[in-house]
Amino acid sequence: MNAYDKRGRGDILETPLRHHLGQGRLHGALAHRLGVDILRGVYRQGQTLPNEMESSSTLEISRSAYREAIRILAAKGMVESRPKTGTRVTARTRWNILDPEVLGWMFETEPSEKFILDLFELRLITEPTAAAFAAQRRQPAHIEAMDHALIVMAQQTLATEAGRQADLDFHDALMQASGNEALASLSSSIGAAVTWSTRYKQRTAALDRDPVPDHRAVFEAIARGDEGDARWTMESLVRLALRDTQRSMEKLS
Amino acid sequence: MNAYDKRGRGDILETPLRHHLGQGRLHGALAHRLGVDILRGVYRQGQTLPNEMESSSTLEISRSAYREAIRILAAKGMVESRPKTGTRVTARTRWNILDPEVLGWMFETEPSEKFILDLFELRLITEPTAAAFAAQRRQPAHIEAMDHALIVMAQQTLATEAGRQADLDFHDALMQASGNEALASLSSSIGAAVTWSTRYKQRTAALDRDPVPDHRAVFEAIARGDEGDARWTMESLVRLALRDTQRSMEKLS
DNA sequence: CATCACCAATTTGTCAGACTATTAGAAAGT
DNA sequence: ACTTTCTAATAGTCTGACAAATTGGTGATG
Repeated sequence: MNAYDKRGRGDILETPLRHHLGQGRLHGALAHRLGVDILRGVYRQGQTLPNEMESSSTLEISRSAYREAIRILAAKGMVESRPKTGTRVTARTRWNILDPEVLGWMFETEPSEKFILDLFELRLITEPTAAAFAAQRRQPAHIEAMDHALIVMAQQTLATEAGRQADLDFHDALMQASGNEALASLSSSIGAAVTWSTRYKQRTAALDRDPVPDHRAVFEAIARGDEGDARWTMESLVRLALRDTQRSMEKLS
Repeated sequence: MNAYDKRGRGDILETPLRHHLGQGRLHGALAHRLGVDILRGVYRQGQTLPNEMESSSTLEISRSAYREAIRILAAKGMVESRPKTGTRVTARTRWNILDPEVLGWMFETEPSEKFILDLFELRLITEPTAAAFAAQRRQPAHIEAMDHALIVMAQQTLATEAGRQADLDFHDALMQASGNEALASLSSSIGAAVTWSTRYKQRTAALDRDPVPDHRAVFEAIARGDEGDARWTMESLVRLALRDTQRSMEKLS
């Protein structure tokens, strides 16, 4: 019997997986779920997952879908498959935690404060220099993108989805403007930290500093090509964000 | 007929893919090949690949193997599949070029000088600070790993595979010692830049500076917990490596 | 004429079941 | 004690079928 038949005829009994992550592709949903479980420590380093036959029958999905999910995880360095041995979780140091999707999974459940601070340190290291590079190498399209993002930020504030997206867009445009492809690809990782910190701040609702002036200062330094000022204003922007986030974390704990 | 039968009975006719990348898993080999082709620009941004039926029959592999290869590429942000539309190459800015595997594919064919310089800029931004952090946070295991790597480097020199590996091990141990998980996961990217620069230097054979003293200086600063000195020695190490690499590139062009 | 609802075709997504390749671990031989 | 050979378990591959999703057109309808 083909399992599609069941659904095609309007079945009521949906498996947990299909129900919980009904939207999207099945292999993607499964990769998501397994990824989160690994990050949470449900499956530990070196541990081997149930074999394909067992897993697919337990989850009530086909072996192919299961295998495609495993390929995704393997591509992100989280698992490793070998005949006879099975599929095992690799050492944590080999996981591509800066992969945008992995970061998303990480934030699915509340990440450790340590990790959030790690991400802020990364911002503190990379973003000021990226801003300095941007001041030297920015192009009209970048300027325009940043300018537009700032306008949206001012109109929408961080309370709306569009406003938060504009914040991300600003940082993304800045990283692109740095003219360094390797640096720019860290943009999504930076973005994760930004998203998380704003979420924290919103929850405590204590410190609602208007973010626009800080951002505008960075923007203007870059626009006029002032390398030193771009670095400095960006550094202080990140430091302020870090301090606010730390305070919010203290309040919540 | 089952294609495995052909091979099982000792066939002589191997398909190009199987022949060229005979070792390893088929899906991995195909992902490798497609990945390299995308990075080289054989398939451009926005371009759609031939559909699954056509591709798998052209390459003489099963649809499943082909699909698993595509899942790998998709996991690295390089392609995107949708029903009816097909599988298309995503915008370059969305590729995870810092993914170790992708970096490997990048170096499969000679990468652009621009990209190598980008990687060095990334090193210059991250490694000195990582060294400074390591000076504060290093643990006995890290010290030992770095010490051991240095000993091997001194014995083997960069002419041997073991020596080059020790160089990578040193930088990896250092990044781990930084105590920042996000930073540490950049280790493999850094490693790629290191590998590439030594390859350049070896080809020109012009400047064979002994790398051990530089590395030892960094090591000792970290071992005694001297944050400022760790940062400084590491910065000058990277600057020297960059200068040598640039000179080598000039000679070759 | 414009707009909206519906239909058809294309492509990926999923399924099922069979067979092969690989390899870790056990067993046998030296 | 060491090496070789076997065995069994597991991922890897293949095939062919059908389902779902999406695009783009086509026709009904205002």
